Amino acid sequence: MDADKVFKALGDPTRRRLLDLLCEQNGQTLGQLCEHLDMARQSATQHLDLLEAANLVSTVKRGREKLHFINPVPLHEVYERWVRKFERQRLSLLHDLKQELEGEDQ
Amino acid sequence: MDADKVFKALGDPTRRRLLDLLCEQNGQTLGQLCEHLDMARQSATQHLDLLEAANLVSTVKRGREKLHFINPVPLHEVYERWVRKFERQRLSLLHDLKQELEGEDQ
DNA sequence: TTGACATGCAGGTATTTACCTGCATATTAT
DNA sequence: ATAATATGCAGGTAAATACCTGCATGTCAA
Repeated sequence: MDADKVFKALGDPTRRRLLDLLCEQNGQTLGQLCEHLDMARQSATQHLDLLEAANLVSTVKRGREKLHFINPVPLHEVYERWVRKFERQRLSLLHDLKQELEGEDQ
Repeated sequence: MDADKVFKALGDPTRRRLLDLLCEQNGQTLGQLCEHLDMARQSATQHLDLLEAANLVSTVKRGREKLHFINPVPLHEVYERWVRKFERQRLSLLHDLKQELEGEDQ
């Protein structure tokens, strides 16, 4: 997994919206997805290309249509390898800050 | 929580590195953090400002120093409100894709 | 007090990014 | 066959971004 591509892909609201749309209904065509976006089809394609490069979306051609499927695996890996590290230390990290705010010599 | 700010903040490798550094040792000064980065101090400050705007980092001034504390809460909220939605549907989403790849009429 | 140190502030620039338009190609339906 | 449809491809532009340099301010220590 290329963590940088995944995070960069998630860093744009349009791309998160696309993932949301695919979560509601998986396997949508480019045209279907565009109906919900206020931008040119070609712009949406560029966003979808980035999602595909990050392996967050996989596509299948069916005739003249292109179907888009969300792939939740990279999200899971991001969580497992990156977010959980902070989760584990959550309470202690907050404790550090609280101590500092209260003054360490109390 | 401003999800967009959080995702944008996480979308840069330098800022993820800063969070990593704070996870290793919380409460570091700007100078300490800069020792691990290959860029001007002022550039690091800009990254830290974005992390602070996203509420991923809180700061406390101590004399002429500025201490930085990681705040794991937004990460947790991002996970809870956003990533878990996909987690929950993980298996079924993969199933959709598998079906499509195998041909739906089989 | 004065010099060293830690950080803040104000631009400036080159790259990346998020859009767009115009046209080409491939598939389906009449 | 031909028209309509779905998507691909190739630039072009304006804004955002990630850097930088130079200088100012505030704090500590000798």
